[in-house]
Amino acid sequence: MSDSETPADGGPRDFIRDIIRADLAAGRMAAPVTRFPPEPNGYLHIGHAKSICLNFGIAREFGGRCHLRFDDTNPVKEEMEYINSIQADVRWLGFDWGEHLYFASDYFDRLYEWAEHLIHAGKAFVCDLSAEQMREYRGTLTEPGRESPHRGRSIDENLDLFRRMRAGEFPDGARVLRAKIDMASGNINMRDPVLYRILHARHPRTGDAWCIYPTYDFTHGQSDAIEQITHSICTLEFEDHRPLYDWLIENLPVPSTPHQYEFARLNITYTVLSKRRLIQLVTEGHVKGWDDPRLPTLSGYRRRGFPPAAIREFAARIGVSKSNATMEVAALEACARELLNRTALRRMAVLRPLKVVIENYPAGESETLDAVNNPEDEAAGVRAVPFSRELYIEREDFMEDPPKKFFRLAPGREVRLRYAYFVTCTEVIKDAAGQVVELRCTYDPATRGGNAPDGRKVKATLHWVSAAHALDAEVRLYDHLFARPDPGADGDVMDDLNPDSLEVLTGCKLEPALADAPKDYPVQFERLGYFTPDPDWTDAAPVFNRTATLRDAWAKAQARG
RNA sequence: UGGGGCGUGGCCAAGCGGUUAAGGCACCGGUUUUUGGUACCGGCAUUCGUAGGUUCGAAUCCUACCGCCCCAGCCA
Repeated sequence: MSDSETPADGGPRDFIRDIIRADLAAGRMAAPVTRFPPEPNGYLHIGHAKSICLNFGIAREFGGRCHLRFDDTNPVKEEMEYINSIQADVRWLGFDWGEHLYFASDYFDRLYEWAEHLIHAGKAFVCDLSAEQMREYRGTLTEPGRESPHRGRSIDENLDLFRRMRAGEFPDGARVLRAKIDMASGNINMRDPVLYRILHARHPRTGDAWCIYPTYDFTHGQSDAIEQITHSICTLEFEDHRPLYDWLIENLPVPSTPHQYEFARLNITYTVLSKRRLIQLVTEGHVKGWDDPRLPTLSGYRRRGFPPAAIREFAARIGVSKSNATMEVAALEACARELLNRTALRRMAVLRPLKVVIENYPAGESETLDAVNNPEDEAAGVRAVPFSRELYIEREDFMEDPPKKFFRLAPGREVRLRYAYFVTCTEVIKDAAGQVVELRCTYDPATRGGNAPDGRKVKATLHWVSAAHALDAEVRLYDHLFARPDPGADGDVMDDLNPDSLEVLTGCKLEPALADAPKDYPVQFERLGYFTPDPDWTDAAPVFNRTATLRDAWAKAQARG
């Protein structure tokens, strides 16, 4: 390794990793220390996954470490349920914080001391202005603010008032502690920002120990300093806060000097990624819960059958930059398909069954045929699939009057039943309403396994399930939760909900090998897509979720017309 | 009208004064194929928001302009 090289030279490149390489080369630290700092007020979503992969990824690549730190400074919004789900989701994603699990609330004592330190230094004061008054005094984006009438209080008076705030002598909102910086700053965050507010609320971890709580700004940088974080990576909207972050680090006797860097948050088409919106979708019942497979939450992706490695791969592909970016969902789905193609066992399932009777196959008899479990992985082996006189095929694999490009079954046409036989449609049976209810076919016994000894070819191979051996199942098909790529772009986001985002199919026919599929194992239903068992599964009623469809050239051609 | 950012193909994104302007997704062909899947091959920016300037040479440097995003919570 030459001296211009640093660890992880072969790894991902982005402007943050470049900064770390430069810092390492300059000897500013031995190894980077990062942190993922969620507020426990909701479930983690794929936007968080981008940050998790960045922070934990950097630690892994450069031989540093990454802390999991809960930013729990607002007890009115935070809950234990979220603290637990967040840890489970980070682990599921594949990352480990080791011993480094922290809570900003663990630092409340030190934060309080630092607040008094600022008061002693004449750099903070207790302000009695109401929230509305403070808004007036703050000025606007283009006009400077005015100084609070309480800004000139003596150090002793400030100390006394602040201690009484802590002692619970005042009601919520009566007073706040503010930094004394610059009411004329163009950066509104520097106009004497609030450091502490009175909140008589029970905290999920500290209980009733406190009735004043530090704000995000007064907590984050100092927590970073306490934990010796070297690179505090956050999203773009905090860029404006960096001067305040630095001001606090400079004016407090903190044990280290962390620096903040900002990157663009993730956006995805047909998706909404704001906590506020996700909470609304859940609480208003537009989805079934935080783990609804239509949600971009990590628990939603898990239930839908997305492998965590697919999400990591997605994070790696999208990169890290400072430009506002909206990824197409297709890119995420491509990551899932790529991984699942290599790993998912192939099975046959008929979602919308059409009965087929093989007229020249003996009634009451059956046989077993070998089917490959995964053509991408020979070690996955083969399984036995039963075949008999009565079968089901997919309704859309038959057309009575097919257009020229339709290769599947039609009257008089021969196709292959995968791993079984060539069959020819001899008769179409309809009900009184004219609906096709059954097909009569003949099979060629010489084509057993799917090849014709005389070398003749067929243009299509269909999946099928033997009627007598089939398992009935429920299959849930998911589509984008929102009907337009940019939900809410003109109007209420909720108006853009896709009414067809969930389609529940019952009476689906599965090949018997699916009965003992491990409950969390992804499978590919041949020619249809990737599916995974849902927790609602019971032995009496198997339930599968569709993770992703297969690419479908035929569907694409049809859509094109 | 203040402050902070960002503008490279449909969507991301490399590029850091001299390369034919990486790569992925998407799209369009074609080959293989017992999944209209996969894999493989090929195509897809004479141009980097615009206009000037510096330079032998600019996506990269300078100037001006244009467009987009964020900030006026005692949320994070």
